[in-house]
Amino acid sequence: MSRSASIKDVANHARVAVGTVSNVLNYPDRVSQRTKDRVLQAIDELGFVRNDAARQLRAGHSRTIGLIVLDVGNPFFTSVVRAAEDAAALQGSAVLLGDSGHDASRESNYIDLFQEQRVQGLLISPVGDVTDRLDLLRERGVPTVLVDRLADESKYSSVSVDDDAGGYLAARHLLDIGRRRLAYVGGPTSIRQVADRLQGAQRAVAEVREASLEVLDSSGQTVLAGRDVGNQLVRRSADDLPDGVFCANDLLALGMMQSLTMMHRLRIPEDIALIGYDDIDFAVSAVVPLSSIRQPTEALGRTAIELLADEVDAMAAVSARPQHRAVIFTPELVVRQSTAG
Amino acid sequence: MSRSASIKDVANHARVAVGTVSNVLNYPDRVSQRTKDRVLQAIDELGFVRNDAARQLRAGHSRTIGLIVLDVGNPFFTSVVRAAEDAAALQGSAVLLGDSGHDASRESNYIDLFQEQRVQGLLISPVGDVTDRLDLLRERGVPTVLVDRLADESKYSSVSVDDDAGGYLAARHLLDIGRRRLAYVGGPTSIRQVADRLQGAQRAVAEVREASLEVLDSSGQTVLAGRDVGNQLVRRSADDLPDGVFCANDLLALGMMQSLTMMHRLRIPEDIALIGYDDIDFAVSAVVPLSSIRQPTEALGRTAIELLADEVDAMAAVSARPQHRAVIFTPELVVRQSTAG
DNA sequence: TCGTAACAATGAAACGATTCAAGGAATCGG
DNA sequence: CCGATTCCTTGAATCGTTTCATTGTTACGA
Repeated sequence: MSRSASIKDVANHARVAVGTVSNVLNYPDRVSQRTKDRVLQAIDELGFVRNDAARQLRAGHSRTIGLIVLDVGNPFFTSVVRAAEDAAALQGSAVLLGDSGHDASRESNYIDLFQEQRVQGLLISPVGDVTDRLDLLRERGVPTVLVDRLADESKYSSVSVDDDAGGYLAARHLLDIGRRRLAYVGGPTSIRQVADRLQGAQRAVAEVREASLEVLDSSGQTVLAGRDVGNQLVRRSADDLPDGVFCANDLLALGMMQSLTMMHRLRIPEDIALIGYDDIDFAVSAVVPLSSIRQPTEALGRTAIELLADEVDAMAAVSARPQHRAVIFTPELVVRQSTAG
Repeated sequence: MSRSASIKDVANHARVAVGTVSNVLNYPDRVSQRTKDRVLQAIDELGFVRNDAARQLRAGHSRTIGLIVLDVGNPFFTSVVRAAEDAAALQGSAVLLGDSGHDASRESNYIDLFQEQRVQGLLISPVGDVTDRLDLLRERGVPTVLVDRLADESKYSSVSVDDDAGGYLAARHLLDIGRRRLAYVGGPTSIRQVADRLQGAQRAVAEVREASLEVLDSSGQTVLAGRDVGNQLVRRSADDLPDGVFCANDLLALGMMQSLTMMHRLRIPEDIALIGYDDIDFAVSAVVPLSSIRQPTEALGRTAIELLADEVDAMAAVSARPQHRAVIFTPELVVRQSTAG
């Protein structure tokens, strides 16, 4: 186990100055072919690998970007993370990933850690109220982009998805295939996403005469909660039933599908058309493939990185006041058998 | 946007030497209460945050551990990652996460990156043949622990789960509840996991007279593949059917469950008892809650970190030859309604 | 042949934290 | 009151890289 080689060792071995080795690494054009070859050979022979800590120390900042998400287990975030990593790699940065798990203290720990690492910038889906900390970070030259949360453009850049539009899209689709007695199934409306999607659905329903929207409260956003609501529906008399149901997420929709089809009293989509939200992997392989609303997670992750890069540039340019942008994406309708015909 | 404060700034502000500030940070006991207070106040007033790059540079190594997994989207790995992060945090290290996505070149990029970062050690679920690179890393003082792969103990430490035992557990359970005509559903046996689980199942069946095991090949490991196999089963005559089915993973089992229950010809568990593997979140909320084999992902992640810590210590102690250990975990049976009675 | 570019290579200084030998101050026993 | 001991504090040296002013070399036109 030998101490790993430094740039100095390489310089000695190749019989050049350390500055030359550095130039080979960073500005190959400044070095003659002959010297470059010698240096590269020395690097190879010694198995030299740059020490990033030293590089950072000199540069004053790292080539990494901090990303804090609410839950890496959630496919929505996994997909955002992947896109962000790819986009960052393209511009030569790496992503440090932190999972706050909806816990404000873990979130805070990650912010500390990232600050010690002198990350170039921070992408975050905040749990707690972190605006004070983010303001401080910005003062220190570390810009932030909020992810999956709409921000006041005068303060931060952000990327988010328009849940109201998504709700509209889902309800509009049910109306388009001829359904008029709609129902919205969603957990507590205190959750912003749930409320926004409902609002969009109401907007769509208001556009069509003789269409109605019933709101069914669910105890949560899980398969089991969906099954509960479904079991209540099944007990109703036929003329009291909705003919189109929009669930606030796919888990709810899948639970509901289970209770409706299990009893074999109601057929999907003939008796009740069903649409969910999120387009999780299981949607396509449900008993009846589930229509859903897909969120552009790749674009979300990619754009977050791009906005951050803009902010980094803006901070570097002493002149300009940083200009923030709030990018709002529009979700997309995915039609499958559960709303066919 | 002010340059962030250094330890020197803090020292000036508190009217002490830089060494003293460092001591406050690292060896608080060496410093008198009075001085400590002054320094802490200065730190607070200036909003000083340690520059980790400088610390690393001096220390020669970082306080981070590299972790490369095959797919962060896979719940198995997400869970391992979370456990590893928690365990690392306990010992004061942070985890850098890389997702190779089963791609050898991405894997290689992450190894490069982690090497530049001078990680303390590396946890990896390898895609390609990386033994050469790992050997090189070890020579440089960076130990590796293989994750979810059994390693030759003379070369590496590793943590893995005994798939043979898991297969045995599943089949044994079906036999215990009185089933005798078993079937194993699994994709190509070229996948080690699939083959090992089958082998374990065969071992259990061999222990019981008049018990038989039929192997049904599936086209993959997905819900759809499971449904296909299920549809073939449904067409069989009653006396030609298995009464207990073990699927190589939960997705297959869920697909099979769909096709069996959809037709309403066969009841689970009365006609066919069904058990999967992995215990994914959806298992518990299936139409008929699915029995499964759970892998101790938390223990896997935690132990990987512990083994790595051992290796790090061993490398630091110049004397001893590092001792590798291959820890093999035993999976656990989770009984639910799909194999009740 | 000389002067001037253009191009290459050099090596000291700087980044910010930690370490450690050395010095200073306070305390205690005799 | 002295010497020994303990306890604090100091600040220069160090880690490995990048930067940049300086020096050295070559080539070219006049």
